[in-house]
Amino acid sequence: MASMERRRGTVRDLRRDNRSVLLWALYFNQPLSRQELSRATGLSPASVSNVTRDLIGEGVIEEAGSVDSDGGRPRVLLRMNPDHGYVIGVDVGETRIRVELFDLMMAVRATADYPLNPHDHGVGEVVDGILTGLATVLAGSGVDAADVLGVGIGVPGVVEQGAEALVHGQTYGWDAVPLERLLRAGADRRAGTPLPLYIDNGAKTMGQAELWFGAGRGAQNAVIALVGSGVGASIISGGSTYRGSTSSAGEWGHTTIMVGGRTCRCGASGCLEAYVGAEGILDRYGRPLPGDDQESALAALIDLAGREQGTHGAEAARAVLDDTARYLGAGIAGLINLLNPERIILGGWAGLLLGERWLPAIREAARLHSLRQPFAGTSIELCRLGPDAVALGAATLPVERLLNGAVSGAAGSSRSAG
Amino acid sequence: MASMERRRGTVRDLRRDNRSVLLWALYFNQPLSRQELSRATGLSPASVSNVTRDLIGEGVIEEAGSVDSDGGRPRVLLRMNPDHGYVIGVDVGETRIRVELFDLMMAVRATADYPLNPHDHGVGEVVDGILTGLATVLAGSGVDAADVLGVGIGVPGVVEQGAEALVHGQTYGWDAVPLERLLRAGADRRAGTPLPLYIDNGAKTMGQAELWFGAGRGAQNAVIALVGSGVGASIISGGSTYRGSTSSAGEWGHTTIMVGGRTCRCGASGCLEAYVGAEGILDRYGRPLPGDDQESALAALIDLAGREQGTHGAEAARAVLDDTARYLGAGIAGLINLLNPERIILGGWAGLLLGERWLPAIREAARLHSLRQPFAGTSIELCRLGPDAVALGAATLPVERLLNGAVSGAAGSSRSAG
DNA sequence: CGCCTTATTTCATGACGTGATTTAACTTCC
DNA sequence: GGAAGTTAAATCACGTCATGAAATAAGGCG
Repeated sequence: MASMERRRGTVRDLRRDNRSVLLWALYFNQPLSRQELSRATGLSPASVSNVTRDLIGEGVIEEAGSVDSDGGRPRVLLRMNPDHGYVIGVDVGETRIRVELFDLMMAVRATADYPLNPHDHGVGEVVDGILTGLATVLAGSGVDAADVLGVGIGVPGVVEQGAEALVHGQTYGWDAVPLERLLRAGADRRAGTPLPLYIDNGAKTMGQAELWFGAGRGAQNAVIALVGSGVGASIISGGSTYRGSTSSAGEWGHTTIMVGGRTCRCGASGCLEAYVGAEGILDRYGRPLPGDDQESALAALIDLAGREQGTHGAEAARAVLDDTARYLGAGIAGLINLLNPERIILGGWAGLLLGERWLPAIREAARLHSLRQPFAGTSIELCRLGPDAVALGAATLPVERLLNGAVSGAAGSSRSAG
Repeated sequence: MASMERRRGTVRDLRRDNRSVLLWALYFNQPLSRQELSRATGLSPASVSNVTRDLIGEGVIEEAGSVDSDGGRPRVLLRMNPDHGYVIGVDVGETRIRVELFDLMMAVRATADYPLNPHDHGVGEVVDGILTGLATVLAGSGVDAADVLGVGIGVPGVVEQGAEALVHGQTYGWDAVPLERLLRAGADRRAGTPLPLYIDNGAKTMGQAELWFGAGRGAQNAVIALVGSGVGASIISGGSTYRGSTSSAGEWGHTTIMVGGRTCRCGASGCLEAYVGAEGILDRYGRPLPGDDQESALAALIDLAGREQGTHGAEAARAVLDDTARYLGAGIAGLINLLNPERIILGGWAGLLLGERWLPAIREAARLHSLRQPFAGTSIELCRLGPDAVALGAATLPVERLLNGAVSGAAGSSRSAG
């Protein structure tokens, strides 16, 4: 349900395209006057006038008061109509499902959370959690389901787009799960959902969130590198997410960085993930650490590395983390050499923990392992969005569709002609 | 001079785009009747009629006799007019410069070769060689310079596109060489050229040749992996060459596959190139081999590995080459995981030598180091074009421009209206 | 209150793609 | 050999579009 290339060739498609560039310009730079839109899009003022008249008529955008006036007629500002429709983002994480309902400008209207057993990613449980979450956020926000443009779902693992989305989670036992069909069919006594679904890999949706609202704003070519328990990436090419031929692109964690090295949970040896994934880091340290989960254990390790010389384990912790920075830098260098991005954005909970103090070391390692010219053109930064970015990014998927010219969604918007 | 994005927004741009899709369809499937073109492009028969009338008037395409007829009016076949213009491809290699002049359908009309001192890539020598070559192929083919659409030049090293192309050859001492400006200015007593220039990395031009005419035909997402003395790649995304933000994308050889491993000529350690580049292979074998150059030495090594057990050095040769296949497979697996291409095409002289007998081993290593789902959707094959592919691919650059709708080039083509 | 300045809309024009309709160019059958 | 049949291509009339020019709107300034 996510893709559906439209024809480009008739004079009508042209209008749709122009509508689309205008909407994108407005979405990311609002509010804007018609005149500014004309400059931003390259469209003539006359065309901007025509297109905006339509869009206002459909309720997609609205006027937002006039401003300024150095002698002439004041500019009338335009902005998206945040209530033209709503979108829902779902983050299927390793420990919980999070569902959030946003308006068009991504202001949160309602949220819902469901814990998951981290050792048993039961498909039924996930489907049930999502469906329950959808009902909850709709009820909690008072939004009519008919006004929901779509539901974006970020899942761990590879998502194979096709007639219906299939989810492959090689590292935790999901094999070609027809999540879309299951959500349509419903679980137990809970009915399936008729809402448009957009299922994608969680790293990709998170990357899109950073691209739209975080450290990636405005980038044409970038890579969002995510380090958590697993390691993944979202490749941005030409300003949008690159998916490859079966939409599994971005599986960066299983790049071989040490032939014949540590065994990875994917079964191969020497994967980047086996060295810089949280589990790999903790395992390389090898001694007990306080904390129940990986997150607190890694935090403890980092804390330990910051202690003064002589503290038991501090040296070893430093060595492990220094090595981690080297491995990660080498991995990032590979991305720089191969993809020549203008920006590398490091994120994921482990990546952020690590980046706080090791970012310079990571940058230096990346420099050493990359070619001068591409490295010089790349900045390496940290993600700027919090842990809700996966759901946020997932929710941008239906918004993207709207901006690209979907004939205004399920929303019951008034339409006037002439 | 190579890039110049054109506006898309007016009804005229629409025509240019439709012209373009029609030309692409015809170029790769000619001859085609108008009716078939309509099906291939999705344009209405009426539009095909209109567009082809223009194109025939401009001399870009021509009718090529009617064929068939099971009862009705016979289809009139259309094809490119191979003489509507000519293109020149230049291959600046490590040991020679090769210049070739083609017609629009890439039939060779003239060639010229100039040896280079492999240990001294003097810029002046290269500029002089190219300019001499241009004059030679023009004279040799009898083609008027005014009918040349452009000159594509494939160079080793990173090409930075900008106001004028700069060439960076980190591994052999070219640092931001303004090749374009030098070719305009001329060398010694040879005048500069006024022809449109398209300078690009040789691996990319070779990749484009394979994409258009070799093992990559029809691929939307592919990687052409080139292994010679150096190791590079050409990334195909959405059916065309991916260049990244400063057009250096595809530098695959300096991906780290063994942190802390062998030192590479780029200065870093553990690069793929240090293991699977010809020099790396020979060095890892470490014993003397017959042959004056790397090419014959590698051939000798491969031959040795094929000898029966007990032959002096055969075991060691096999071990080195088996390892090479493993390294290369791991590197290819990284491409598969990260980019999810539908095809990996292995080429370069060393890659082809190796691929002849080790392709199954390389495939197996790639399988072991990649994730199931993306690996299953990727085929790994060998390049199909010969050593002239760099020049051929370079020459496709101006053709690409023509197909994309450049208003018929420098060619003095007749134009008729009505 | 009239003039100036700037933003937006309206208008007339020229292009374009397309479905329907003609015309063109063969084959086949009587 | 001529009429009917069949398929390909061209033409036509129409609706849509973007646009420059001109008109209109909306405020400031003297």
